[in-house]
Amino acid sequence: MNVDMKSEPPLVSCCGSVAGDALTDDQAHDLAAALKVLADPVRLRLVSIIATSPNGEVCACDLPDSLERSQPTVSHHLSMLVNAGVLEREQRGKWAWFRLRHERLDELGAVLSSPTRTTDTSGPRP
Amino acid sequence: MNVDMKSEPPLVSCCGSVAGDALTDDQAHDLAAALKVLADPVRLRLVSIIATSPNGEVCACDLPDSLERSQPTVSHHLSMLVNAGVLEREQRGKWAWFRLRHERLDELGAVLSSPTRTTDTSGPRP
DNA sequence: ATAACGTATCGAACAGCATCGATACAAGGT
DNA sequence: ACCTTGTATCGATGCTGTTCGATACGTTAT
Repeated sequence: MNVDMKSEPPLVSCCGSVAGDALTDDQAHDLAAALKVLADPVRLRLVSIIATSPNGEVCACDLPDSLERSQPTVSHHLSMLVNAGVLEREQRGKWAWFRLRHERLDELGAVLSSPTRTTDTSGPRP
Repeated sequence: MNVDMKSEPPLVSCCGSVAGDALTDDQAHDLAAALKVLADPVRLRLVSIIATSPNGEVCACDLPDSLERSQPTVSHHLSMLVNAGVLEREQRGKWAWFRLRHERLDELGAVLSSPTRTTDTSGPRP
């Protein structure tokens, strides 16, 4: 089994981010799994292509060419992103269209940015 | 060769984020490499431990216990994070202390959150 | 100098993952 | 019904990365 990850798991219980109280093993695993999906050149380009698309959506049929990857490979990456909650899939007749799920991307981005404001308020001291 | 990545590469040329004009192959590779460093349970817990530490810093000597990993493994993860620009290393006598580099974490988090505000202004249509 | 301790590097073992060809499934058109 | 075209699954392969024991390097104390 490969691409499962039953839809998006609650990153860090609810809204813990990397700060709060130090991640548990499970929390760290879930978060890492979510980030791992985005930490791939092809998948990043995929997200980028959709983000910069005029309609905010793309047909899967155009992607093998755009990404210079085989159709099975593109299909694999797409389902990884869908399972991670980053992409939304809609079947229109014969074609599959994909859109970004901005909430999810924001959620993931926030988890990285938040630990910034944890301690550190002025400076260590002179 | 393993942990090199000459310090932090300019994520996406300068400040492109995932939006802007669709990532090039090279940009996607750099970004993916940076995210891959954070997309690991042990390294996320590491960052989290430092983030929630009272002084905002930790001694490497405590980490093998906290993370339940061998000393070589912890050392490996630490240098990955340092090379990625996420951690700052300071040698104090016999011990090595580590701190977060918040700018870098923000930078990485922002790259994920930005594509959110790209197209999509109202809605596709009813 | 020598011993003791913290940290980094080396080498090897093992698991995970991206990738593709072949093939199965699905939807429309003829 | 059949063919055509778009998409998903399967199986195999090669690469990457995590992990640890052993060992080398550095710093401090005796």
